[in-house]
Amino acid sequence: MPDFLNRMVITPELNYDQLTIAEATLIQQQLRGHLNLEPLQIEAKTIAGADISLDLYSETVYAGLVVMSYPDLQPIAYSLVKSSTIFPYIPGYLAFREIPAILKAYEQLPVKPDIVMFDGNGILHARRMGIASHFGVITDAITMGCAKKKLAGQYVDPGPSKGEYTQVTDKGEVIGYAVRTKDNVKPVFISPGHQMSLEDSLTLALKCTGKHRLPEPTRRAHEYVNRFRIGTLTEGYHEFDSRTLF
DNA sequence: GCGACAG
DNA sequence: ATCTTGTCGC
Repeated sequence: MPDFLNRMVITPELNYDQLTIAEATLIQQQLRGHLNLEPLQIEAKTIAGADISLDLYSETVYAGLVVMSYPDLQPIAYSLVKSSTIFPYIPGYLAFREIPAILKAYEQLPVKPDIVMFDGNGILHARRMGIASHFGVITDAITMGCAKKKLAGQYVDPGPSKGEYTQVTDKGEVIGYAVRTKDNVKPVFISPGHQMSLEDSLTLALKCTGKHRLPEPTRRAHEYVNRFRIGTLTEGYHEFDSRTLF
């Protein structure tokens, strides 16, 4: 935990479930002051996708991360944790609903991934504090966001071919990109979360995209937490046998 | 007040 | 987010 957390309203013991929207907004404004959008300082060798799955109207959440090699994008390990939340889904406050569970799955990883890609936004957010940025700031992890729908800002539709993209702007600043990750398919919204630049997030998103609309980390994470929810996968930390990598 | 609105 | 069948297109 970054030491600054103990010097402000946010403490490691803070329970998100009991926060009011006003308090959550204040926390986002404070965390924003600790954002670092400088260019990536490392050469990534692993990248993980983070996501949650849940039954409709249920407070039980199935969270998890899938760690993949980079740039090979082969699954190396995954961490799954069953948790709960009562914080409702409110556009702009997704972090308060999903982070507690994802944090447990993250802490269960014996070795942290170089980068974590979230199913949601980084700075592509009204207060520049989407779930990816929020998680990055409180854990010091390098993060980025990949959302399937636009949350904030303005943009013009990018060209129809894979690889084309346009900027998403808000109040005069670029906060992310609308990226066509597959021919003639709706774009995804990419933005840096923490400890990487806008350009880094765009480059990484494209390098992580294969034949599907969603980048591999996010796509796999979504698949795994869903299998966990329906019972095909079990809770805990799991590593793939090195033999299966060849 | 009106429209927008990640998962 | 999740519930769902067929169907259009590459």
